[in-house]
Amino acid sequence: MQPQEFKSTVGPYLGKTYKLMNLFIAEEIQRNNLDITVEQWVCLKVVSETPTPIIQNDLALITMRNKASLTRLLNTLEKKGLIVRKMLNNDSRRKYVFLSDKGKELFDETKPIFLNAMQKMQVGLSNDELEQFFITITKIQNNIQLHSK
Amino acid sequence: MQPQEFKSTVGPYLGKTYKLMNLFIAEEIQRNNLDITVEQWVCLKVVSETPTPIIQNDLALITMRNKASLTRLLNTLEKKGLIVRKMLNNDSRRKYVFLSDKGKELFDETKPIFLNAMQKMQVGLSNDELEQFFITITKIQNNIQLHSK
DNA sequence: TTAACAAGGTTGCATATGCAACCAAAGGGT
DNA sequence: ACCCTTTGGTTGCATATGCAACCTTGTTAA
Repeated sequence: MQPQEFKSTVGPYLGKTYKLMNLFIAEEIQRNNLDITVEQWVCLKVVSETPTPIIQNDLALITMRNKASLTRLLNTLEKKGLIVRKMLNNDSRRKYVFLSDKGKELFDETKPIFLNAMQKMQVGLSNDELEQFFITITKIQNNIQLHSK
Repeated sequence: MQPQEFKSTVGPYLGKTYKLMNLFIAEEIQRNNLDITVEQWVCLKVVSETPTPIIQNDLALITMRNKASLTRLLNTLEKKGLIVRKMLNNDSRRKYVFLSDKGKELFDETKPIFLNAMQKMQVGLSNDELEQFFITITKIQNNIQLHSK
């Protein structure tokens, strides 16, 4: 049975919350005088936390953007001197992404700021409530992936 | 107390779900051969559902984008012939936004598609679960707005 | 009345994004 | 060895977005 109105669906809630979150984090970044965007930071994070060297294609998959978009995001990160692209082994198609020293430094410096922003977003939510939220939102993700592609 | 890892925070869940949703809806739109984007459609929706004529500034607030971005979004909607900008009364600063006949038609035609997409996203969620989800996500929104600005 | 301020909208600049087309390199089968 | 397919990355084109600066038009205070 189809919902009758959008107000009672998850879409608008997700859209509004996502936008609020992104603006909020951008504010926190600016408040700390940091020269980075949320999207750039998430890429640094994934590269930083992946134990083995990662190629652009996989980074695009993990960060949920297409490879064209990732190419350009990495271009700006490279221009800023935060990452380096390297070829390894014999496969000259694959470009592996590494944090530069400057990139590592920036990531370590900014991580507490992002964690703090997350903490502020979930003030007053009990562990149970948070757990239930994760369960429900995971169901939504699975539903989308089931109906997608 | 600050969370130790991002995996246990709402941010990544919200980010991933939002991206999945947007891609999914874009797919549904394309599957139906419609020439519109999610963002454009949401604007049509708000204009359509607001009982009194609405000006750009208010539309920007409601749709959660800044007025510069809205200006350009409306430009493309106007180019497509889906909306019209009009001045009313005596205040020549305010531009009121209306759906054209073509806009109304497109909106009526596409509404079921969007509702259907929403329905697919929340398959298997009971009313109680949905209600709890809305409660929690509203708390998160309030937290952000409290710490924001 | 006039000068300062506020409100509404647009534009320049920068980033982010998807799709489709493309190129280069590697793999696989004959 | 050679063709065909797959994989990985880049580029052109279009949309979307935020910020800051700007212009125009009302509004308000002195």
